[in-house]
Amino acid sequence: MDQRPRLDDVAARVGVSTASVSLVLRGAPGPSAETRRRVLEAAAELGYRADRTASMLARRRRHLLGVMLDIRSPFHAELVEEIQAEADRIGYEVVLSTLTRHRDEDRAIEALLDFRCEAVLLLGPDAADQRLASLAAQVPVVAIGRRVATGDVDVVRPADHVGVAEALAHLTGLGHHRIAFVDGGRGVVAAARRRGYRDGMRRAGLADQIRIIAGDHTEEGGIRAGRLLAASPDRPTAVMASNDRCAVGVMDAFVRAGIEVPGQVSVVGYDDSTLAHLVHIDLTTVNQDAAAQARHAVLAAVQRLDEGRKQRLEVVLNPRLVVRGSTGPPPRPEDQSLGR
Amino acid sequence: MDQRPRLDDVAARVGVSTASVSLVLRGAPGPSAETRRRVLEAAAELGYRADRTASMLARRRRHLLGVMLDIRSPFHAELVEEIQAEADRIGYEVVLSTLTRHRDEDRAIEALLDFRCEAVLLLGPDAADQRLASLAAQVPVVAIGRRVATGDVDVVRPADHVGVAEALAHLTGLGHHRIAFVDGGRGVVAAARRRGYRDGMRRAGLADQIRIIAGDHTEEGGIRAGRLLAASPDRPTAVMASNDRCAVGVMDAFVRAGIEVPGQVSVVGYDDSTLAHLVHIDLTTVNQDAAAQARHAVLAAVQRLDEGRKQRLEVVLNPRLVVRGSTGPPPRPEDQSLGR
DNA sequence: TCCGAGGTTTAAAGCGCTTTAACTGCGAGT
DNA sequence: ACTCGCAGTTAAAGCGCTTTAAACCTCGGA
Repeated sequence: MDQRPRLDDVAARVGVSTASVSLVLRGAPGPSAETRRRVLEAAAELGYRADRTASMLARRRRHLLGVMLDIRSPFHAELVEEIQAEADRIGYEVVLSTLTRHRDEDRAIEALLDFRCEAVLLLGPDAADQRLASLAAQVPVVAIGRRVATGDVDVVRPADHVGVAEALAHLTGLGHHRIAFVDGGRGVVAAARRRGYRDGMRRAGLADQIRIIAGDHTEEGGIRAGRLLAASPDRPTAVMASNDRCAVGVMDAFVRAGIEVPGQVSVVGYDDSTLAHLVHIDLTTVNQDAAAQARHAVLAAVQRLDEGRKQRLEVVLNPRLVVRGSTGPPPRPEDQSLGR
Repeated sequence: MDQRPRLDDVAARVGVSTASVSLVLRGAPGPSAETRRRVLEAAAELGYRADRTASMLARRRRHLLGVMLDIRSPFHAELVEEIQAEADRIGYEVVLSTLTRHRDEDRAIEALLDFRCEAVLLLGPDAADQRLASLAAQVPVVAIGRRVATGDVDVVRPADHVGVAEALAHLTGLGHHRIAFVDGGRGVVAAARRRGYRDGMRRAGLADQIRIIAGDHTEEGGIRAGRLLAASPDRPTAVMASNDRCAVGVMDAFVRAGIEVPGQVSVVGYDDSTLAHLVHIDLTTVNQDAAAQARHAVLAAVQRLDEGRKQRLEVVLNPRLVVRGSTGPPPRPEDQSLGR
């Protein structure tokens, strides 16, 4: 009674072998129409559902994709949602493994490996290229959101420099020159954006205005940076943050300090997370098209698994700037002192 | 080369049977110290890692907890983090199954069942009690965050009426009478809070002031409700929202309408999500102690699995009000018209 | 009537691990 | 000397499914 029906049970009820039942249930060719009908009927009556664990073991193929994510990230949430949808569509199962305070990337990835995923998708991994490369030697790896220089790691990432450049162009177009950047910390993704900022400023002829404030990808980090900037004597007229959460923190600090956004300072984020574009933040930010990234990533994995692709794949998607209410022209000089 | 080492490989290398290796690797009693050492050494050299799929199949026990969640919910993220930590601690593995736009509760739960989880933890499930009860007949079920009346379903939930009551007491203590409630939609959790509001108002002698505005658990829902309230001729002096995201939306709508929070309207949320207490929202809200809920839930599952508990368990945790900056005394009558 | 082709069905060998009962020495007890 | 007990070790039987090779069964053609 506490046992779920097994293949045997279905087979016995129909009076055929387990092999036939297995064939029918997976829609494999072989069994006759009549057999199919009866098996399907019996299976339905018994409420039979295959034991994935056993199937996975028996089948060489497991049709399992592992996804490493940070469950606290709204952007990852979006990606996962799309990955699930795409995987469902093509008949793959997804197993999620999240980072937590007590569970670092290595642990999270090991968990996926222990499940014998056929491929792993890593959302914004921070591991060294070297580490990813050696992982890729064991199992197909798709890194999402960052560049990976060495090894056989597939990559799906937005062109961070393009996103940052567009944002900068938007700001300079509005008349800003003193544009600071709030850093995203030591992560690889953060590094790409920082770099994009540096390059973009140089290209815009604003090399002497480059100013990078320490921060991280959380609201706290943004708040700290925002406080610093708010108190700074030569406050920038615009601030670009390494992601939305950070940008929200920056805005928070500004508003509390009595500095109006975008009246006195413009703020730009990165990610276009649901979080940011709803709250009264109304943040100008860079959209990365989670759905497209997810589709490409799943596709990359499946190409390796089902189509035997061997060469490395790198998909670079162009992000696009979404202009909202947190940016505007810089204040006229006399206005600017108001906030001090 | 592309094959991971198996138990056989380790056994062969040491010159013992696979049984011994298995025993050693799981720390089971039996093998001698000498054997242990050599096996461990060989396993390390080969980089051996057990195949969970195979172990799960072979072992009657799988030590697997399934968790159904909505990956978009920050509160669920917190719970999952704590559940992971707790499970790690006691040697259980966790498999996550998320709701998405194209994947409802039934699908998400089926996925967990297919993995043959030993027990499932459901975060804020919306399924009917009946449905949960029949699920519980197959596998131990712990519902987190809501009440379940029938069936053998364990429940870990905050005392919603207490949370709401405390919030109401806080508001009436400040002098509010016209306290509206923005509803959380059709979910079961939302229903509990709505009910808590009704009861609380009655008990406070404010039955005639009961006012429930349609909404849901997202910022959008809050914004819609907020707009309605902002435009209302008899605007309440305080608004309690069904969760933080909703509260944030309400505040957003107010602020955009030029109504100050808490100057003209006080707003209270529910969840104390990281989201809310960082952003310049600075929301007064009800904290549900995710860590405690997670611990109790895991414990409940483990008691069923390892200690043979049979009777139903219901843990009701007292939430506590966290007073922040979004609440204050109601405006004096002459001030109030200012915002109209 | 016999044979082979083709369409169905199935026996049986795994998949990689766990677990139990049985087995092996070996020193202690009688 | 002989049994007994015990620590250590292992053979072997699964776990529930997939898969392959072989068996089986018409049925038409020679």
